[in-house]
Order: sequence, then structure tokens, then C-alpha cells
Amino acid sequence: MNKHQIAHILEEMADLLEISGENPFKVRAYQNAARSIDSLSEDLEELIQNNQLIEVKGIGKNIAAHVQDLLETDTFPEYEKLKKTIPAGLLECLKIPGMGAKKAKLLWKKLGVTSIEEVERACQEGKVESLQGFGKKSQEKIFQSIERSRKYEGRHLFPTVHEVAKHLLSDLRQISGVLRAELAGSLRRHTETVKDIDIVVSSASIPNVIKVFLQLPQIDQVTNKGTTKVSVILHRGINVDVRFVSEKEFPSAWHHFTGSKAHNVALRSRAKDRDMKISEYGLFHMKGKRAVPVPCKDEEVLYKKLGLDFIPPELREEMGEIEAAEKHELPVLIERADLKGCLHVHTTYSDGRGTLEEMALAAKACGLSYIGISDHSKAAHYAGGMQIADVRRQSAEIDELNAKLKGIRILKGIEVDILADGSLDYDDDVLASFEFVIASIHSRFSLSESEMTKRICTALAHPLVNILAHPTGRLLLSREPYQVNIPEVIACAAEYGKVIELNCNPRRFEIDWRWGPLMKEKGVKTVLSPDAHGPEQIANVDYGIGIGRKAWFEKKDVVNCLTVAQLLKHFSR
DNA sequence: GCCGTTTTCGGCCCGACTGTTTTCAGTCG
Ligand SMILES: Nc1nc2c(ncn2[C@H]2C[C@H](O)[C@@H](COP(=O)(O)OP(=O)(O)OP(=O)(O)O)O2)c(=O)[nH]1
Ligand SMILES: [Mg+2]
Ligand SMILES: [Mg+2]
Ligand SMILES: [Zn+2]
Repeated sequence: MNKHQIAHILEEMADLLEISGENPFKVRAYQNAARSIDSLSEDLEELIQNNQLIEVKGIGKNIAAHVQDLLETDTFPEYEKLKKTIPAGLLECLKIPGMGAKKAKLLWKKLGVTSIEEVERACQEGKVESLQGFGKKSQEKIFQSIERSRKYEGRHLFPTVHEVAKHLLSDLRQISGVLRAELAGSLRRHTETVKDIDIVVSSASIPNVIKVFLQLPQIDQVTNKGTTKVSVILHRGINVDVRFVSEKEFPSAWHHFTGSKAHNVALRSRAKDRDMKISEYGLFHMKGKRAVPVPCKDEEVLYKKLGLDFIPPELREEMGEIEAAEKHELPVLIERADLKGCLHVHTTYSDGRGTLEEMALAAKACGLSYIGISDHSKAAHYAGGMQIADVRRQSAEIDELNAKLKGIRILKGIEVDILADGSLDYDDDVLASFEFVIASIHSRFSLSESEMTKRICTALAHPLVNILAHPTGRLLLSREPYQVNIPEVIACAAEYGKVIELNCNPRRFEIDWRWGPLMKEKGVKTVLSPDAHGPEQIANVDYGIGIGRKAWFEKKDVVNCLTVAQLLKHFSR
């Protein structure tokens, strides 16, 4: 069982405890522990072996024992016991928006329903409205909520939502009476996938602005509407939360709505320790029961009043950023302007849509001064992998283009398949003809974790390999990562001085940003790669920057911030 | 269940919205 599966069981345990009526803080303890395990940037088994699991924040003696049980036996006694008393289908019901543990339990106890379908039927048959605490309206609301969540549930890729959000934001800014409107939530924090669009708006005439906003043509339905916030669903099937505040409240509201939740909670408890209070309305000094406002003209001041350096939104995940801000040890995060070139680009020589020249010009248009071409190798039939003769032809064409083109240097590279045994898809003499070699896996995904790890480490040990690309093969929202021990791969990359890619294709966005701090600790560098299969995809790096920042990467950690001469030297070529 | 140089007990972020209630519980962000 891997840590994500373990985190999932702990989440489930929290739900079971909540339904069973346990102390809410105990429920939260399990939720916190799940979050900690999920975002752990160390190897779980190693932590357990060294008895260091209880040192992880949010994990104490009890949950540590459960985690060890889960790792060894895929379950733990308390979990089994609770599962026997609560039907599995009831947990699914908690996914219905508006349906929490209390309501689900009541429906189960009074009506015997144990699945979403049964809740739906109970609503249709009018059995819900007569229950204590329910009524006609809430019955109808539950029914609607089920229908809606079937249609609109789930997360989205970042760029899809970001495009929609930008348009919505500019429409909002044109509404008369709107002073400021900004993106918040996971979009502002640049998470790899997002659930909804969160926006904060300031205005002196909120009721009117809300009225006009709700008339925007892209809105399909309104799901919530109060005096300070509204929730809608767009025709595109994307949920939107908008919070309306006064201009004075804007900084704290923006901060609140940016999150993450865990970051907010940690910061608020820090404020409390200092006799202060944070809410979306501002920072306050507590004088007994009285809350005296502490004016904060922007987020920087807010952090400062709490004794912290400004924390960039991408880092606000409660993953060590508050401790670092206190010690003035936050990284100076990479910015788009730091990128001097890009590697990992496909052309018509394999499965790309752009010619060499088109891709080179696209990179130049993005302000880059070099572009590293890396088409697929011969084993990649699925992607028109290059035969040796193709490699020769491409090399000659690159020479011609480099003589002809100004302001962009084309580097000769390859994305060579790592075969099942860890060997590479070309002989060394062919590999030696490139200026850089990217190695990656495109076949035989279902090896065991140890086999896969060994396979990758064998490839990394090859002296001609420079970069490991997309190290888990995940496709966000569609394909699970293959099993591989990332801490071992990072250790191996450190040993051989190899680079691990941050693939900026929005469906990949990996190596996962959560491993960034471990890579930095081990001295492993990364490269922000577009993995472009067409000229417009060079711009993938624009979105990748946000993920790179989430990974705590600085300019010095990213090899395509080097000049072409420095880069080739880094690769010893 | 977790946590702690103010504490090993007694806290655990804080507020909006909805529908039900007759003053608030449940759910969510
Ligand atoms: N203080 C506090 N803030 C919260 C809480 N829940 C959510 N928030 C704030 C921080 C979140 O980033 C923000 C938006 O909530 P969302 O549910 O949309 O989550 P977020 O955008 O972070 O991620 P997601 O939408 O899932 O991609 O609201 C909470 O329980 N307490
Ligand atoms: Mg959100
Ligand atoms: Mg939201
Ligand atoms: Zn690839």
C-alpha cells in the first residue's frame, strides 16, 4: 500500500468516525494525518524503519501505529471494526454537496438508505421531507445536488480553468462599481488540478454588482446566493465562487480566499497564540473580548505583523513555508524571465506536429535563446520513433538551421526509451552523437515498484544520460502513476549528478512539486520542459513556472536558466 | 487523536449560507 492509498484510508476513517458521532477534533486529527501522509516528501517505509513517523506533524502514537499496520496488512483493527457497523455506500453519500455526516446518518437510520441511488429514490418518493430537521425544500435540494454532482463533479486541468477564469475576471472588472477583482484559491496557488474558480471582488456597491454579475451570459445556474458571496456553475461545467468585500477588506479577504485551508488554519492559530485574530475581514488584536483592527494594506504587512516574511501564494500549502518564513529562509522562487531556453521538444521527425524550423522559431518568439530537440527513439513505434538514419538526417538539418537562424540555437538531443531491463534504446555510439540525452519510460508500465525503481536507476547510471523525464508517467485525471520509489530515484540522480525533469505538459506536471524540497536537499537539479508536440506548446513552460515555484525551485535549481554554454558544460559536452 | 519553552490538560480557525427552528444546527469555503 502506498502513501496515497494510506492517506485515503485515513480519510475514510475520519468519515466513519464522524458518522459514528465521534469527537469532531478526533475526526480532524485523522483528516490532518491523511493530509500529512499524502504530502510527505520522504519515503514512508524509511520513516517507519527509523521510528521517525511520529515526528511528522499531525501524526502521533496511535495514528503512527495505524499507518504501520496499513503498510504491512492493508488495514488496521479500529478501521475494520467501524467498517462493520457502517455501510460502505454511506461514505459515497458524503460526496453529495450539502450532505454531511449528520444528515447521511439520519437518512440511513430512519430510511435505511445506504447509497446515492437510494437517497435519490427516497427524495423522489417524498420520504425525506417528513424527517425531523428536513423539509420540502431540503429534499428537493438534495435531489438537485445529486443530479448536479453527476454532471459537474470533479477536478479540472489547470490551463482549462485558468483560461475560463481570465475571461470571467475581465468581464467582472468591467462591471460598474467593481474596484478590484482577483483570482484566489487553487488557481492563485497554481495547483496542478483545480476544483473550481475562486474570485474576490471589492466594491462599494456590492448588491448591485452581484445583480449584474449574475446576469453574465456564461452563467448556467446559481447554486448559492448571499449578501457577500455567490456560487454559480458556468455553461462550461465549471463551478465558480465569488466573494464580495469592501475595498478596505480586500487584502485580508484575498488572503483568506487564496488559502490553502491548511495554511489559513495554521496562520490563524499562530495569530491566536499572539492574542490576535485573523478572519477574512482583517487582522485584529484581541483586547479581552474586543477585537481591535490592525490595519494591513496588503498581504506583506499581514505576514509581517505575524512575524513572517511574505509567503508567495504557490507555497501556501502548510508544508513548511510558515517555519521558513519565520526564519527568513524562504527561497527566492524562479520566475518566467529566468528561463533562457528549453529542452524536450518533439518535431515531425517523430510525433510532433511542427518542423524543426517551426519549433525553433516558436521558442524564439517565447523569448528563449536555445531549444533542445528530443524526438522519440526507435522503440517508440507508437510515436514514430527515429531510426538511426533519421537521427543522421535530423542532425544535418539542425546544422543547416543553426547556420541560417539568428537569435536561437538548436541543440541536438533525444528522448530515448528506457527498455524494460533499464538499458537504453540506442547504442552508446549513437547516444554519444547528441548534445544531451533525455531518458524516459513509455512502455511496460506495470512492473513492481522495486523493479521499476531499479530499471530507472540503471538508466540514470548510464554515463550518457543527462535527464530523467516524467518520472512516474502519470496523466492527471486519467492515468495513475506507475509504481516507483521516488526518494530512491532522487538519491540515485544525486549520486550520478543527473537532472530530473519537471514536465510542463499540463496533463503531466511532474516530477510532482511535492518532491521539490527533497530534490533541493539532495542537490538534484531540474529542468522545466515544454514536452512540446506543436509550436504553440512551447508556451507550456509558462504554466510550468507556477508548478516549479510550488516545488520551491529557485533559478539555481533549474538547468534551463543556464546559458547554452553553461548548460553544455553542465552536461560535460 | 494531536500538541506543547507560558501548558502533559485542555485547547483545537473563523465566518457565510441554508433551511429549519423559534434561536440554531449542519455544511461548506
Ligand atoms: N479559514 C478557512 N479558510 C478556508 C476553509 N476552507 C476553504 N478556505 C479558503 C481557503 C481556500 O483556498 C479557499 C477556497 O476554497 P476551495 O474549496 O475552493 O479550495 P481551493 O481553491 O484551495 O482548492 P480546490 O478548489 O479544491 O482546487 O477558501 C476553512 O475551513 N477555513
Ligand atoms: Mg477552489
Ligand atoms: Mg471554492
Ligand atoms: Zn515522453
